[in-house]
Amino acid sequence: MIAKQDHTSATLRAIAALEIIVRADRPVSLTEVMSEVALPKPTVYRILTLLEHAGLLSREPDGKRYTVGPRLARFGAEVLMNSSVRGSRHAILQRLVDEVGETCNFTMPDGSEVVYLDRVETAWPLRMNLQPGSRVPLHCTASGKLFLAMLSRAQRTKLLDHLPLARFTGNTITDRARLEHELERIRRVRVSTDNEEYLTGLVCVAVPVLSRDGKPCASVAVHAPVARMSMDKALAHAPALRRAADALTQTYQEDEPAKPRSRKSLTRKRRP
Amino acid sequence: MIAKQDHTSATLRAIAALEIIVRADRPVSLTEVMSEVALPKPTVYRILTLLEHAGLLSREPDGKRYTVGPRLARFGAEVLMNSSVRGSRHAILQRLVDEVGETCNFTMPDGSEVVYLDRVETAWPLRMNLQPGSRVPLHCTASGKLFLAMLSRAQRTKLLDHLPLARFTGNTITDRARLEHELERIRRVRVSTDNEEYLTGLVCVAVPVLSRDGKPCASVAVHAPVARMSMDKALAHAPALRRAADALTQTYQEDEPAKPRSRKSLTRKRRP
DNA sequence: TGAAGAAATTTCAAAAAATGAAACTAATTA
DNA sequence: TAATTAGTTTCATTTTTTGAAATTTCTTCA
Repeated sequence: MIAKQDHTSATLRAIAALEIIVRADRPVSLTEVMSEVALPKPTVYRILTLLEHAGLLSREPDGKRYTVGPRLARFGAEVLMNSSVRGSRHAILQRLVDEVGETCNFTMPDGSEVVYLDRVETAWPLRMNLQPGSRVPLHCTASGKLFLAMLSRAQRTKLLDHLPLARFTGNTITDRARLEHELERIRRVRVSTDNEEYLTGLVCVAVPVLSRDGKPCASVAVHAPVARMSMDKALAHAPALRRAADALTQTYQEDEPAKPRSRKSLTRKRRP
Repeated sequence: MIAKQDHTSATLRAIAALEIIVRADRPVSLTEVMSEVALPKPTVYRILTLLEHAGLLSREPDGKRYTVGPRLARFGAEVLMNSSVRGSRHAILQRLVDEVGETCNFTMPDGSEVVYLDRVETAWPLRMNLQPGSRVPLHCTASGKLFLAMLSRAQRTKLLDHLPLARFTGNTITDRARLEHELERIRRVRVSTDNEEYLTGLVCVAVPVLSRDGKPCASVAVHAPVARMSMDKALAHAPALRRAADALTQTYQEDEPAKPRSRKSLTRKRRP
């Protein structure tokens, strides 16, 4: 997975280590990173210590495993908000907006919130100021509920256990059981909705964007005042949203083609 | 603009350059990066060339300017996709802030400093410059003193022997004996305070977060201007802090259900 | 509990890489 | 076209980085 050329400079070795840690779906130990980058232990140790001290990595409280640190988390969000990264996806969003005639946006989960990465507005007079970079709650937005629905049961439970289900409107789902029920529905239908749950008078429909390997990682959504777009009308846009989502999937870089010959496989068998 | 500590190694210099480019809302020239990182031109040139060659940066087709490359874009997305653990911790902090109504943060000791892992601010117009990832001293902050207090006598002595007890405000404890006495008190009460010892006008109360096996490993703290929150009022939040601390303990990885034979891999299978 | 084993950390001399002054070239501007 | 600025290369020097081995710390299991 890590090509030889990545090992040519200290800097690229460090970045390779970051990539490994970021790709892991759990905190990683020194030894694990070591076997992935195929470098001597002291070398990896120093790289990780350096990155930790720089705030890019953090250690889990067990004092051993490494995870994304605050500075890296911030950096990641900044990368996605960068105009040139937005650029590659902006056209797709623009085309979607042309088609459905309402404001659309592209979001990702970040921490316990949803972050707007891009949005294209219609010419309609709109008073919402959700600029790229702004954040909204998970439990009362179409994309937020979508992300919650797509999480594994364990992760979802962990998150919901501590998520304050604050009320924003009369429609906000503040009851845990009801929310779980709603998420179940969303998971089944693969379309998420926000029926004036965050802002009164605003409805929203979101569908998942899958990465190349099929994992849901982002969402495209359309939203508009109910006065202009009933929920039914909004739902009718789902196919268009899905087409855009598929197009967005294509913007995710393909895996490197070169497969190193005999490195211990990184893939994990799915847990039952 | 970029702190000196970022300039201590080639790797961190490169990452500082990446941060600059990512934060710019347009492609950046060599000269611009150069003036931001305050390094000689050839050095910056080589850093950028290296990163470009690694696919992390790209150059504008026409000009010489650098922008986010495909590998970096992918990396950014992976960072955000990794956010599930961070998410539940952030949610806990968010809920705590909702309850106590003041800025709270989550810290860990790192060497002879305290590092901010996460923080949730109140809507109050208090603008403190403590981003997640920043560091503060041990001897004059609530969490710092907490960590010192929880250390074994031997470790504490070793650390204190080398810790310059710099004065930050009139209340900073700069006398070793007095500090030891204060730590003794903290150890007894299991609540640490900062009574304007680091920043004038700012009080802070911290409680320990225990790991699964009961060892103190992190801290949650609330802080606010004295004008808004007296020390007594701050101390009244201790029970809420403790509840949050307990919840944080739950986010730590459960002891692995010992699986000694097969090596655990880090990433999910890409194409089943 | 304690001993064996594994993982993490430190040490240190050798090797490699990064550095920056200066020179050079390409592009831009006056 | 000259003057100016930005980008690139060279090269001797300095500074990191490196990794084998030793040491310490943590885990596991008898």
